[in-house]
Amino acid sequence: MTQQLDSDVHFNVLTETCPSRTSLARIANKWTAMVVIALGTGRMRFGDVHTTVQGISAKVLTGTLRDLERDGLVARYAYPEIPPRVEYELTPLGRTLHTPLRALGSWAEEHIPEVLAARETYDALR
Amino acid sequence: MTQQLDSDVHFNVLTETCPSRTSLARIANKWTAMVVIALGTGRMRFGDVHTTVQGISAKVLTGTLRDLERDGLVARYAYPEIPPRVEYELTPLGRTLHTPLRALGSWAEEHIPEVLAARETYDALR
DNA sequence: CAGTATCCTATATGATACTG
DNA sequence: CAGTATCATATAGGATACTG
Repeated sequence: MTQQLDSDVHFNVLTETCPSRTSLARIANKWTAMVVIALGTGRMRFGDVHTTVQGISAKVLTGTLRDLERDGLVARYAYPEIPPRVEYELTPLGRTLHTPLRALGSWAEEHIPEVLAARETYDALR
Repeated sequence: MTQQLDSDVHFNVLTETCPSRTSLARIANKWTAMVVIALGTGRMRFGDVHTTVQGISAKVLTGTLRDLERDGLVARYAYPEIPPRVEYELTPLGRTLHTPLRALGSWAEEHIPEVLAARETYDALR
């Protein structure tokens, strides 16, 4: 029994070589989180996601949705109509990600008073 | 009963004006997530966090820890010794954040095979 | 409508050197 | 050891105009 125990505790995700880290880098992102939270309510058109996730630009939204699609988290349905209609929805895998991301969003909403108070205290001192 | 129901579903965190969004922007970040996950194992010295969170630069680690401290998520203990010793640990509030962030890290580790497979499929087509 | 293309700026991050 | 300072670069993101 030594103090060395800590060195046995390691998370792959903290490791530079584990590919899970590239995944974490993508999902631990504010735009990703907001888009996945928005899509958690169901299948949506591009424009609706754009409206729901306030302040996101079309460029960033397009990129975020593409990345999510590439990682198998979002499915894209394009209808050959004029004007075009494109819908997005979480895949089953994406729904498993929605749970922790929604939890993160809820955390932010629930604890914002404490966070704001902490910031005031901190800023008052320095 | 109309189709308008969806407009009743809104998350503060998706709103440009709600301050909870500034909090989400900070916590939905790869370095924040990794540092909080690392600190989840207990109080650590700066150098140990630096080693545990592989690849983070001292500059980024310093900034991440300061932001977390400012938001009341991490406590900093500096000992006036030579050479200096500084320890960091999650506050009670920080521990409530650790749960969803650790869940996000676990998600990344558990689902990396599916994500990698999805990427291959996607990249093979375009 | 759902993007894309282009240009431009801001922020994040990296590398190196230095200090109490 | 635990940072800070500085410089340089990369990547993210914003604004605008345009198109199938």
